[in-house]
Amino acid sequence: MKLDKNIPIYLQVIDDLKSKMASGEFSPGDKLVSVRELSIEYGINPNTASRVYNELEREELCFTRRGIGTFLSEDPKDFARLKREMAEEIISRARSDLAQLGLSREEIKILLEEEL
Amino acid sequence: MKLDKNIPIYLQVIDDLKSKMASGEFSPGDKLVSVRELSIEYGINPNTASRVYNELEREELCFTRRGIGTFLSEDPKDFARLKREMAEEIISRARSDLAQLGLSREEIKILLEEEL
Amino acid sequence: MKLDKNIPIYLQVIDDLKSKMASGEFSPGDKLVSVRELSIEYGINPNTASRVYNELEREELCFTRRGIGTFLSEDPKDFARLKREMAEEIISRARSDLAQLGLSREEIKILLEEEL
Amino acid sequence: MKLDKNIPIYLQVIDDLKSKMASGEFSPGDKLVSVRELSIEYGINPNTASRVYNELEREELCFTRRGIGTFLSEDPKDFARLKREMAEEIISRARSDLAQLGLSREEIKILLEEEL
DNA sequence: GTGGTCTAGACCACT
DNA sequence: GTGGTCTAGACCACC
Repeated sequence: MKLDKNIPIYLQVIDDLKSKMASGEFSPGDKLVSVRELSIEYGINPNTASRVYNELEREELCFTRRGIGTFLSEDPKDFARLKREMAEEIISRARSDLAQLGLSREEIKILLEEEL
Repeated sequence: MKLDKNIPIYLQVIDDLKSKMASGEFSPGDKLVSVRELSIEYGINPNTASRVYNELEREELCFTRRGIGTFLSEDPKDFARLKREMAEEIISRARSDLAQLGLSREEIKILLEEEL
Repeated sequence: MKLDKNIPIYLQVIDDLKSKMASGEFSPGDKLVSVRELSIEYGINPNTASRVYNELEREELCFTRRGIGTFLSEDPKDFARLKREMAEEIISRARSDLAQLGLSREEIKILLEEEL
Repeated sequence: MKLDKNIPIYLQVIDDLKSKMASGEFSPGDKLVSVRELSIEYGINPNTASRVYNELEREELCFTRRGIGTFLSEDPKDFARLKREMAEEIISRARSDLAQLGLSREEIKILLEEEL
């Protein structure tokens, strides 16, 4: 068993921004705060903040216009896709955790359907 | 948003042992490894290892016999209770995460059905 | 016959604090001295002092606010419960000691009722 | 508050022997084990064992016949007195402890009645 | 051998 | 400043 696997800060911030997209707190086309502002908001290094936007861009969830700023994808489908992916991961994780408890596939199925 | 959240080692080890109890890897009445062995197994200090067993004992999941060793509860009900509690926590967490994504019950239901 | 029986320091300090709660020297909601001060007051290690507060918290006789301090329970019922428990233990111990002297249950009953 | 007041071994042994006298386990005139045997029985130093008998003799609870051994007082009154004294001390201690808790006579009375 | 207690001293997160 | 955690190493009582 591994102790303490520290999740990298940039991944944590990415996850936070994704949550805001999926939950509707952010909308397609929204302008994101500058890298500098982001670094201050989260109390992280500007390089780390920059990495956050780079990563999001790689996933086609945002794009950058030199000299203007960073903007969220303008396509609502990207938001829908993200939401769906995150939901699937939550469910998948719950299923896996329950399986590790020794619950059968059938038990897990029933439990999730009743409780979620 | 809060970053990181370093989970104390002793809680991580506790969780690991609990998983082994819930999943059936451990059985009621099993003798646990000695405090010193546990500390070596997980690469932690004997004091920390001792704390692990103390906390488990506080939750009535194990008991100790001075000079002999530490043993898991002999009552299967304690195991059943643990399993139930852990399952509930998994469900609770998933439900909370999904709610934060803004998914309706209907959407969740559909997702679950699709995954089958 | 067993000799001595070294009572752990942390239990002795706990007992001292409990006495102060039960006797009214402490009041519900009172702020307790810091872990470090307690360690100095009793000439014990900060870790041991910390254990004292932890145990008291486990018994719901106090609670802690991170970065602020440790406070006695704000519910007078907890104090009343403690007082009652301590009184019962005193009586129980006296009864047991008298029984060991060879006094009958009836003799003990009369003696306690007349003398206490 | 004082920590850890270690009760001297010889006092503990004396108390043990007195208990046996008061409870009837020992009878007036009984021959006590030799100093050497006593030291072995309790795992203590022969000098300490000797001190035990000296102290008991000082309280006129036993006497020594050179070359023969140590014997308990032959007068039942001494036993009765001891029993009374020990009972009184138990009562006195309980009363003092209860007083320190701030219990009124009325509260004590109620407690005693409840325990029956 | 076992667990229980204690000290010394360090680092952390939170206010 | 607060309490929480962790390590290192010691001594004890029990079996």
